[in-house]
Parts: sequence; C-alpha cells; structure tokens
Amino acid sequence: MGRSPCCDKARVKRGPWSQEEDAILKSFVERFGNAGSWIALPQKAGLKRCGKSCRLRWLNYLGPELRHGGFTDEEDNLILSLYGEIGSKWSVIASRLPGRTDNDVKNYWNTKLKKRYMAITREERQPSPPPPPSGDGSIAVADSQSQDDEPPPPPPTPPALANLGTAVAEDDELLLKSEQLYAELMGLIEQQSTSTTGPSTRDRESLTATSSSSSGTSPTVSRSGSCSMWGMDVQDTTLLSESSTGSSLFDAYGGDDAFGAALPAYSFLDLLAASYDEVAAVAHELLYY
DNA sequence: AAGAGCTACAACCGCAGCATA
DNA sequence: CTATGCTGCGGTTGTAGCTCT
Repeated sequence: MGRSPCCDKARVKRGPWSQEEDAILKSFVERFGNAGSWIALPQKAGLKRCGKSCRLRWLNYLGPELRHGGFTDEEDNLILSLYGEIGSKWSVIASRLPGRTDNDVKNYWNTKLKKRYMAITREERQPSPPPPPSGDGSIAVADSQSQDDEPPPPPPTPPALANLGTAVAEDDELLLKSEQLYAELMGLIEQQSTSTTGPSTRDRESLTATSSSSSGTSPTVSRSGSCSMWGMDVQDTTLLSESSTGSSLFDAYGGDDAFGAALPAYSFLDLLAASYDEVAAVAHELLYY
C-alpha cells in the first residue's frame, strides 16, 4: 500500500520562490506559526505551494535566526570533526552551528568540505607527511572538545515585522494593509471567541514547535496563542464560516469549503486582497450574528 | 565575446519515525 | 493494535552565476 502524496503536484507551484511568496509566508508564519499543520498552511495563507515546500522554505531560508553566507574556519573545523565522529547527521551537526540549517551544512559539505575531508583522510592512511599548519582551517581536534563545554547559544532576537518591508520594498503596502486589517479583525474576533474553546493541545504544541525550532522564536504566535485565528479549533473556524454566509470574503473558496470544515472559508491572502470595508463587514457579522 | 566547466545553493523527493484517532 | 497524517531528515537534482579558456 503506497503512501498518498502530500499534495497534488499538478496544482501546486514549484521551483524558486518569488519575493511576494516569501513575504506572504514569512508574514503568515510570524503571526500564526504553521497554523497547526504545514500541510494546511498554504491553503490558509493563500499560497499555491506544497506544505512541505513552505516548511522547507521557512526552515532553510526565511527563519529569522538564520545566517547566510560564508562559513568561518571554526565552523569548518567543527563540521569536519563532527562528521568524523557521527557521519552525515546533518541536523545534529547543524544544531551545533547557531544560525545554520542542515541543508546549509549539507550543501557546504558536498561542495567544499567533502574534498578537504577526503584529502585529509587519504593523508592519514598514507605513511604520513606532516599535517598542514592549523591556521589554514585544517581539522583542530581541540576545537570539538572546547565546543562541548560551550553553553547553548542564546535565543535569537525575533526581528520586528517592519524589517520584512525593508527587504521587500514592493510588498510594503500590501503588508501594511494586512497589518491594519488584521489588527482590526483580530480585536473583534478575540472578543467573539473568548467564550469558545482555545487551540487544541496539538495545535499549541505544533505552534510552539514551530516557534522554537532550532531555538528560534515566532514572535506573535507563541506569546498570543489565544489570539491566533488559524490556531483555533474546528469549532472556532466553523463558527466563522457558518456565521457569515453571503459575504464576498467567505465566498472566496466557495460555500462548502473545498478544504474541509476545519478550515476557514477565506485565506490570509484573501484578506490581504480584500478592501477594508469587506473585512469590516465580516467582523461585524462575526460580532452581531 | 562566447561557450564550457565549475561552484554554490535552493528546492525536491522519498523514507522513517512519531503522534493520534 | 492498526491505519493514517504529519514532520524531520538525508540524498539528490536543478540552476544561476562565476571563472577559465
């Protein structure tokens, strides 16, 4: 019995991510974490991407704590010595390098360090010419020992959401708009939902896991779980759908939601694209009907 | 200037393991 | 106990940009 594919490959976009997609994903994850499930996230965020792809993009590229760019000699040495100890456990190796992902380390290994490692091990097997001076980045055993005593890196400081706009100037307006719309809508929904159940245990864990992966943080989600629209339980979201039939926003995905009852009837992107009046109308319906 | 080769890195794929119903 | 869904992981591929001839 084969596994069902994680998504319909014919219906999802593949290949490089655009700046706009990055901005949407980043904004969404910073607010709501993975919204309970990476698989469901693209639909909720309005992205035509596989959930797995979204997760990878966030973990390997968009995460606020990530460092990109050249590896230092110290990092080289640590990777080489750890590879010698544990082999290709890239996630373990990456966990010892703050700001680096397993994909980063793996790529770096395959393109550069592997050759160096081969050369070194070849030298060790042959009757030995003296090792090169340690200043050129060769393996320094003492390095890995000193790393053992190193305290875990401090949790990275989450970036202000405003930083996103500086990176993607053309999305400025869109994001600002979403800020305003969500601030208003969330305030109203929070009032409405205080009497309903909060996020399920699994949702909370999922959000927390996202926010703390590799000791990273997700500024809004973990702190304000009760305010997270997508973190709500099925009851909450069906409440949203049922209470607001007829709204153009809720029509966005059709009356009986193609993605199942657990999902809201409109996406993050729909809200971004909606006019202020439309969102206000939805909020009004939520409050008074 | 053009094309071949190389490098770096983003992204995809499929499997394993865990959690849950 | 089992089936299913989801996440995490490691291997691999694709491709843009750079360097060399």
